[in-house]
Amino acid sequence: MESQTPVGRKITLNDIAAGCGVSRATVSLVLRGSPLVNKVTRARVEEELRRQGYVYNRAAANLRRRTSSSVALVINELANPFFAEFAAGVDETLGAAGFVTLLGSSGDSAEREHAVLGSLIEHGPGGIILSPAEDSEARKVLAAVGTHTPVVLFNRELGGELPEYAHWDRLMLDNERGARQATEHLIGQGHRHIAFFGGHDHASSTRERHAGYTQAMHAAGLPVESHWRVQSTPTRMDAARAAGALFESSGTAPTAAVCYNDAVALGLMLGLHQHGRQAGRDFAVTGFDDIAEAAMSMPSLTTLSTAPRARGRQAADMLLARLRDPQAPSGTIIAPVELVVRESSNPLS
Amino acid sequence: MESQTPVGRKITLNDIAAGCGVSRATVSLVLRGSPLVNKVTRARVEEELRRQGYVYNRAAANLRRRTSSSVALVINELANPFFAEFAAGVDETLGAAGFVTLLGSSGDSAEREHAVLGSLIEHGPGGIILSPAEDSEARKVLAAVGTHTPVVLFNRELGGELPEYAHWDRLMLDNERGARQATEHLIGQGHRHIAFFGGHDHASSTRERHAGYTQAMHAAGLPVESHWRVQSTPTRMDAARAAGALFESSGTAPTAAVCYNDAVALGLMLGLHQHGRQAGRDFAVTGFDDIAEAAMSMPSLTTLSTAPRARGRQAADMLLARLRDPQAPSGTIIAPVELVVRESSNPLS
DNA sequence: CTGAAAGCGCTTACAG
DNA sequence: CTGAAAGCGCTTACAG
Repeated sequence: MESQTPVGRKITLNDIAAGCGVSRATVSLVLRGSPLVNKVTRARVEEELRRQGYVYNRAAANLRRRTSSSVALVINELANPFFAEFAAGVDETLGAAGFVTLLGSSGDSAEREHAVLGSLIEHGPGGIILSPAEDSEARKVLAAVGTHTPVVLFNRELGGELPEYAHWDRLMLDNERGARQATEHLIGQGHRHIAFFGGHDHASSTRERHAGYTQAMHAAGLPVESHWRVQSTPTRMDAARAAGALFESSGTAPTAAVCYNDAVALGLMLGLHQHGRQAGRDFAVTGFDDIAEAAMSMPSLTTLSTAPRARGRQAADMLLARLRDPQAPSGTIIAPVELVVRESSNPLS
Repeated sequence: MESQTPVGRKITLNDIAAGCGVSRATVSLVLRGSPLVNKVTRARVEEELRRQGYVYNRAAANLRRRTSSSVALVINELANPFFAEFAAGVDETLGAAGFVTLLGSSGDSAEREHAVLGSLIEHGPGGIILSPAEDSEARKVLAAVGTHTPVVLFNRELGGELPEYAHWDRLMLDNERGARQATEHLIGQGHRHIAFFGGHDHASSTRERHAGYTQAMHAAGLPVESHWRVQSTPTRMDAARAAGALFESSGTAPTAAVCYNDAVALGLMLGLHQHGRQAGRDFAVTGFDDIAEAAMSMPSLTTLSTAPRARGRQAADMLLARLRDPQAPSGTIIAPVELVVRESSNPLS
C-alpha cells in the first residue's frame, strides 16, 4: 500500500526550470506575474507548474525578499465567543490581504502570553494583534516582541508605561460611555441600589467601565455602597460562584447589577437562580459585548453591542495600514458601543 | 520622535559572531544547545545574544533543515464555541510541542475552505488539522493540500472517495451512539413523537446522528413521520428560523426533538418560545456537544458531552504522532460521548 | 526577453 | 573545540 504513495521531494523551481528548459529566474518571473516574460514561454512554464503540482514556498521567498506574509494574533480567552468572533474577523481580513494568521492563546495569563509572544516572534510575523491578558505589562510585552514589529492593542491597555519609541496602535471600546448608558438605563427602570459586578480592577477595561457606572450613579445623586463592587475573573463560571457576595453584607442589597461583560452577566444570572432570585423579574442585569447568546438567553440580556467580528476586521485593517506606512503616527480608535435593551433589565414586578 | 526609535536591521547570527569574535557556526551550535561548544565560549556567545537582543529566525532555520514548525488548523465555524474550544485545545498542545498554529476559517463553505487551504499550504505547515465544511469533498481537499502534508480530519468525513494512497488520520465523535442514547432517554421520559432537528443530511456527522436516532425509534417500535425531520444550517439563528416547520404539517406534532447539536438546540428553544411552547415544560429537547452555555441556558440543556478542548488536544497529539512516524498506518479514533441529563428533557408536566 | 550570479539567515558535515 | 564552505528555495539586479 505504501508503494502506491506518490512520494519524493517537494517540487521546486529547479524542477520546473529543468522540466521546460528555462532558467529558475524565468520561472520565478512567471510566478510573480512579471510582464517581462514572453507569452509563449509563460504558457509553457505555467503548464509545467501544473503538470508537476508545484507549490510555492512562501517562506523561502519571504527570506529572500525580507518580507513577511503572516500576522500573529494573540487572544486572552479564545473560548469566550466575543474573542472567537473577533479572531474570525481578524482572520477574514488578513486572509483577504494575503496574510496568514499565527494564532496564540494566553488563557488570560501574562506569563503564558509572554511565552506565546516569544515563540510567535521567531516565526517573523509582519505585525502582532494583541488582546492582552488581564495582568499583562507593557515592559514585558515590549521585551518579548522587540521594537521591529508593529503591534495593535485590542480591548485593554497594558499595565505600566510603554516607552515613547514604541508607538503602537490601539483599538479600544468606549467602555466608560457604555457602562454609563447601562447604568442610566437601570436608573430609568426605577432602580436605586445598583451594583457593579465582575472583572478585576487592575484591568483598564474594568476600571473604565466601573468609572462610567460611578459617573452615572453620582449624576443621579445615588449613593454607592462598597459591597456593591464584586470582582471576579471575567468568565461565566467564576461569576456564578461570586454572585452570593452581592447579598452577604449587612448593608442594603442591590436590586440590579451592571456587569463587566456578557459572560459575567450570564454567570450572575445563574448565580441569582441559586440564591432564589430571577433575573428580569426580581433583579435586573446588564452585560457588555452582545455575544450571540445574549439575545438567546432566558431572559434575554440587555447589553452593549460591540460587534466583535467587525472589531476584528478593523484591528486587521489598522495593522495592514501600519504595514503599508510604518512611519505614520500611531493612532487610537475608540469604537462606539450601543445599548441593546432586552428582558433582563425589565422593571421590577 | 521618530529619531528616538531604535531602528535598524534585525540582528542576525553574523552580528553576534562578529560581536564576540567567533564564527557563525559556533553561534548556531550555541543556539541549538550543542555540547560541542566550550563552556567559556558558550557563555560569551550567550551574553552577546542577550546584549544585542537577538531573535531566532525560525523560517531560515526551517528552510535549511527542511523542517517545519507550524501546523495549519482549518475550522469550519470558529464562532461556534464547540470549535473555538477545540481550537484552543489544539493550540495548547501544539504550542507545548514547539509548533505554531496557522489559523484558517472556512465559514462552512467548501469554496472558502479550498482557498484557505491553498494559501496555508504555501507556508509549509508540517501538517493540517481540518474540520471540514459541510459540503467539503475529498478530491478537492486533496488537490489543495497535495500528498506531502499529513492531514488529521476532525468531526466529519469528506464527501466522495479519498484515494488509497492518502492515508489520513481521523478523529470522529461517536455520533450514532450519542444520538441513540439521547433518543432512548427521551423515550424513557415518556415521549412517543420525537423529531430529529437540524443539520444537513449531506454531512456525515448529521447522517450518523440521524441513524442513531432512527435505530432507537425502531428498537422501541415507534414510527417516524417524515415531517419530523427538519434540516437547517447548524447555527442557532437558522435553527430558530426553522423551528416552525415541526408544527406546520397536518400530521402528528412531535413533543420532543433530538437536535443535531447544541447550537441548533438552543436555537430551537428560542423558536419554540416564538411558537408559544417552552422547552423543558411542554416540549423536550436534547443537544450534542455540551458547550459551556448548555449548562447555563434556561432550561439547562440535556446533551452529549464531547469535551471539545480535550478533542483539540487529542487531534494535535494525533498529528504530532504522525509527524514522528510518517509511515505508521493511518488510524481513526472514535471519541466516546456521554449523555448529560439536565432540565430541557424533563418529562411533560 | 532570458540566464548567471549573488544572497536572504540559517545548519551541518568536514577539516583542522 | 572551532571555522570555512556549501546549500535550503527563492528573488533580483545585471549582462547579454
